Amino acid sequence: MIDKTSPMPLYFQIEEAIKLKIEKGEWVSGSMISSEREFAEAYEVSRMTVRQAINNLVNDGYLTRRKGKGTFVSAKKIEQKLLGLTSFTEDMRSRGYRPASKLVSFQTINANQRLAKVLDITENHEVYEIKRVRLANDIPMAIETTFVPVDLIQLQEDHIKEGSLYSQVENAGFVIDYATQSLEASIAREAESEILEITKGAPVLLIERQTYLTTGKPLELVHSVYRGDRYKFMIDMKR
Amino acid sequence: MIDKTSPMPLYFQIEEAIKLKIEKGEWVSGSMISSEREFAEAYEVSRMTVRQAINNLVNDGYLTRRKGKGTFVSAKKIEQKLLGLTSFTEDMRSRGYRPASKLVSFQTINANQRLAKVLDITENHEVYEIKRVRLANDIPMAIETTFVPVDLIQLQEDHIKEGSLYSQVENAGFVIDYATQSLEASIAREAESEILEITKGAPVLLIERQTYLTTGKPLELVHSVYRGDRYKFMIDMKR
DNA sequence: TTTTCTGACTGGTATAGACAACTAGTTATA
DNA sequence: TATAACTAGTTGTCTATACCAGTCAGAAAA
Repeated sequence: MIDKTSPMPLYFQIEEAIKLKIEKGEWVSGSMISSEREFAEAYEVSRMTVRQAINNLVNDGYLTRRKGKGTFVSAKKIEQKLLGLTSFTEDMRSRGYRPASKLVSFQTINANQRLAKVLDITENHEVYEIKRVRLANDIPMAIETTFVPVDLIQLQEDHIKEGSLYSQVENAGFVIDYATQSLEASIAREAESEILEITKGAPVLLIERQTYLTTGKPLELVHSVYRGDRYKFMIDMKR
Repeated sequence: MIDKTSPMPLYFQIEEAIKLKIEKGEWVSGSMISSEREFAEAYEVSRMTVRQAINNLVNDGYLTRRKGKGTFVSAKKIEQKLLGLTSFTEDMRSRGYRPASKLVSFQTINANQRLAKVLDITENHEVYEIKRVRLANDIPMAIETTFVPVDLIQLQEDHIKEGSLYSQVENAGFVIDYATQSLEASIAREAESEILEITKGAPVLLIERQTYLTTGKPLELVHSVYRGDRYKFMIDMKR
């Protein structure tokens, strides 16, 4: 499986071998892979060489290390990006804006009919409602509301910051399986128009995402309203 | 500068020390930093420990390695993201779409008045005009037109692919200094509406970016037209 | 003068080993 | 029974060394 006479670096060959097993589904999300010493022995290379291969896969998001426990197959890359602030933050940054997020409210509410159906819970079941405003250069760009069933994971207000929902999900031993997303144009309602500082009825982009765990249970419903109105501003990105 | 008794890992301390010098501007973009062996001697650590620090900074985009030459301070992160397909590709991927790009045309044209002014060249001076369609799940999402002065850098049609403009700029020894960007809502003209498969007069988002080199010379003008019309589709991201 | 070679530099790959820090289960102890 | 100590396993950090593979300038040869 590993060709020591090949011009390809050993760590690269090991990397490809591991990646293949993940992509073919032989090693599923959340499962532990062999320890570094086991790989080293199996491939007859040093542990540092195995570490280099694993490091690259960790950087690429294929694997996750846990000190004292082992190395685990990550949830699929795209699913990681879907969670937390990552997508908005990276999106805005890549466009040259300074992204920020402001927590508007954090509370538990009783699920209405639609929420109950989407999250696969009974009506009036408690869910967290996390409402954030996303800013780009201090200008409100979007309202994002996340709904998570209360009995699925314990959340606290001061833990709701960048990336922490996903890490809390991971620490609780849950693994994201897949997500569905919808996107459409709409018009701003009054409450939204106030927060986004646009007139009522102005065009907005509406994005909704549902995320599911490997257990089949829905994890969250994320509802985002992006302002789609006319605006123009110049930014200087001199260092 | 490096505290061997600190509980902080040595490679992390070295990492922070290098990062600080870059951020304070002591080491400017494009300049070479000390060699790995020099660092090892200066900090009295092994070369592998220095490599670990540098590796992390390379992964974070602070440094660039060139075999046989040395390690160099990268252009500022945000400026890297501005170039090539990166921003569109990452943006779309983070939203769960499959991004793609199609080269529509590649030619040299004579600069009109506005182009000449923006690119700081004389009127009728030759510029490359690179026109691409950006697709998400095979649906046209945007038209991107890039203008680069011909005498600044030599481009060939088959080299125009992901990220290659930036790497060609870097290889030619140029360093991006800063960029300005404007964003506004507009309506589709006929030619655009055909490519984007929308009706003429439909709302579009217009983004324009100007990128400048450390020499003060403008590198490029990028003109993007994003479709802003009503659309909705569902995507499944099961692995 | 031009070409070729050589040597000294750079980062890239790989080894073998050591000890630290953490996790989880088992065993000994109060 | 409850707690503490031990133990075997994991990844994390670090060393010292070796050789490979590009790059480039200057010396040697043509």
